[in-house]
Amino acid sequence: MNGAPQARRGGNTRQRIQDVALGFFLERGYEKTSLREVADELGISKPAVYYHFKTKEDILVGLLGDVGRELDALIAWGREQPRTLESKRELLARYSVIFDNAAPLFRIMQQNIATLSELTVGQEFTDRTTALAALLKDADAPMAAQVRCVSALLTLHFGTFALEYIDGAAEDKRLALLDSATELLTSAYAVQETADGPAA
Amino acid sequence: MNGAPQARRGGNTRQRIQDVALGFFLERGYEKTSLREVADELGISKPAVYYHFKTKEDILVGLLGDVGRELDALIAWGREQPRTLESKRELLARYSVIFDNAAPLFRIMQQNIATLSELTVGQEFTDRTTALAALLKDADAPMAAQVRCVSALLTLHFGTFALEYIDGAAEDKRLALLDSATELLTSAYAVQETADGPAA
Amino acid sequence: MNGAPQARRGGNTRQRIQDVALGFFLERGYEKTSLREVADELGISKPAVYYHFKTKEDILVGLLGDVGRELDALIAWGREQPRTLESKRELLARYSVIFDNAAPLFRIMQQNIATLSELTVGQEFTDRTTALAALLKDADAPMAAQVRCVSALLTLHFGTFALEYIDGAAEDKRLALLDSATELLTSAYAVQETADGPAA
Amino acid sequence: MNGAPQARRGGNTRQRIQDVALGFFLERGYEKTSLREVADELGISKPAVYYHFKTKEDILVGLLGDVGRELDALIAWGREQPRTLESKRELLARYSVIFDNAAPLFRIMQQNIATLSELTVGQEFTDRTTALAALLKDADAPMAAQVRCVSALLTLHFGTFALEYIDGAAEDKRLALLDSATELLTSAYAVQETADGPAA
DNA sequence: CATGAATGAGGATTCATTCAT
DNA sequence: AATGAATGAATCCTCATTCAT
Repeated sequence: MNGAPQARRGGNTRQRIQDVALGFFLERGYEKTSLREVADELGISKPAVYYHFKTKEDILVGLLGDVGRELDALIAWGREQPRTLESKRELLARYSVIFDNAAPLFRIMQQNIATLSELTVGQEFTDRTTALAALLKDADAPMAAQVRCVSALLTLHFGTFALEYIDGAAEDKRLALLDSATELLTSAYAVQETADGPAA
Repeated sequence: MNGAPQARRGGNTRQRIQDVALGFFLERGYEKTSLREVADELGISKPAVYYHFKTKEDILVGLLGDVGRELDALIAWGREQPRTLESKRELLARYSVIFDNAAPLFRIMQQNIATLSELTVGQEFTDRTTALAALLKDADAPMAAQVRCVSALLTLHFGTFALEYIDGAAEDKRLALLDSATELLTSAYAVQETADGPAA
Repeated sequence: MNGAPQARRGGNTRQRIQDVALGFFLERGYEKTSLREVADELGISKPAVYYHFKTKEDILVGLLGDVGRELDALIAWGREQPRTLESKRELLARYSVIFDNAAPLFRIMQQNIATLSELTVGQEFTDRTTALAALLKDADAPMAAQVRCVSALLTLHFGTFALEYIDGAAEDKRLALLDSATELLTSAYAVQETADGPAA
Repeated sequence: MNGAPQARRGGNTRQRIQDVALGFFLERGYEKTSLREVADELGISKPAVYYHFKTKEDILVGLLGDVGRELDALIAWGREQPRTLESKRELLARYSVIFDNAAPLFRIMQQNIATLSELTVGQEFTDRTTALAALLKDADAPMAAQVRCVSALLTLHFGTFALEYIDGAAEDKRLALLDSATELLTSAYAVQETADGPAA
């Protein structure tokens, strides 16, 4: 508890494990990453990993903890807003920022859905996405509108991974993507009005 | 000797293996599906599976073969078309049909990217997607336009999986999704003209 | 039973199986040669192989049959001869011819001793070698003499395989090898006389 | 707590695995020895074996390591000597000692050539034997001489295994064998001189 | 003379995890 | 804070062999 780092390595092993695991999960997937590889990469023993994380899933949980909390906060915020186009736009914008900051983590989730869906942590994220979608679409709006709303979310989500293959500054690309997502969202409202009849 | 259940030597084992495997791959992922489970489910022995498929990957290859060929044909068709908005719309429409018909297979691919990317068959599909994206976006168009084109493809792609959570007739939902994708594509051209200067 | 070969392939499949098996046994060993490989190489099915040979071992037995009988004949001949240096020389000479003609088969045996020793056919050849050694050495001769006699046999045996690495005409090499073997044998007698005391 | 049999955590498991493996390799060959058998014999689990040896081949490599190094040293020594009959005799003598001390290992190699030739460790030993043969024979000597030199080596090599079937003290037999090998080597020189013409 | 389909037994290897130290 | 040693369960895959056709 005192100032000086008496542990030789400064006690940052936990962090280093997460870093290495993140890299491997991205490279070869959660399932195909073995804790032996992680330990070897760090030059430590397998039980040393278990000292810091109770299970393999725990490492993933640790990695995803922060984003999870951010998303929860976003959802909480969204639920307090009026269901207007304006606030939905803001929701997309905020999501875009969160997503962009944690892109590698979202990529891990996207690429390991099959596995994650069997883990508690995976189910939680599925729930969060469902909640976000629910905030964007009105369950009683015409189908065409709902589809557009959901598409807006998906565009933001999966588009981020596709941006790598397009030239341009990172932030510019993010904004362009947000733009097209917002456009989809907005068009949902146009569709809706049309369907509701010529809103005098 | 009665109607149905004996089967056994009906020569359809290969097909039955593929069917069961498809179900398991969807349920728990490629990696986590063991050939023992597949064999048990069918009431046959493990080597019987190996008699029909040289490797586990081979089962997947068998499942994906048809769609792969359809996509190849689509790409070939696309390469012969003029690079107009019209033909791009048609490309999206055709892709929508293919995708919809083979949705479970695309879902398997999406949910096992990490694993598939290490398999030949996975790489091939990655290449196909890249090729399709290339047909939709113009490499020298403004970034905003490119992002929209790619988003259109992604909307179609991932949107299909999200449609399950929306009420409505399957075909209606597919068309609605195609609609929003087409809209994104069209808006890419609007953006482009604006950027190109006030097209007198 | 009639003259004309009504079977399309002339009914020589049995021979072709043996030929291919011989090649594989030499290349990768008996154990590591699978009947599937043999069948594939010939473009026939595995059961087709089983039609011609009851078991895998049977193929080997078939291959070794002729040599086995030749060796048996040689041993029988040897047992009828007087135990003189002269007849032992002749024994070596005859063995040299047999060995040379069937070198690949002996090589297979040598390279798969561990496996063959568990097979009946292997045990038989071990017995034959023991019998030959017994014909060459006198159990009550001084040890130095016995060692030389056995060495003579071994020289012939294993030397054949080593000759590949020496330049020269095959027959010349065989004779040179036989020569050194005979020399060893002869020296056994010299040793023996010395040991027996100054044969007045 | 008593004298011997508990052992267990004595840290000698690695050695015990090697010992048991050596026995099995001798008895039934490398290929036909399964790691399950080894584990069972020791009363440990299969993964316990893998904890100590990365692969099955690794066990063999471990067993052969020391002899390999001894042979390398012998070859290095041989290369520094003048190419005289005297030093060749010494080479044979030294080889005889090495071989005798590690006879079981050489036997394993001889009986599993087909398998070993596909393993790195096997190729290394083949190379060593070739190197030794090269030190004994002069590439430009008459063929008869070369054959004799190689035969000398082979006598030593394979003779050792045959000695079991002859009565006598182990060391006496080794010397007798070395004797006949040396004799062959010496006669190579006699042959050579004869061939070279009546050395006035 | 040959095949398609199938099987029981068993191979090497890897993994997440644990325990005593 | 970490290690050496070990395990149970499971993996993919191969083989010799058989049987009905």
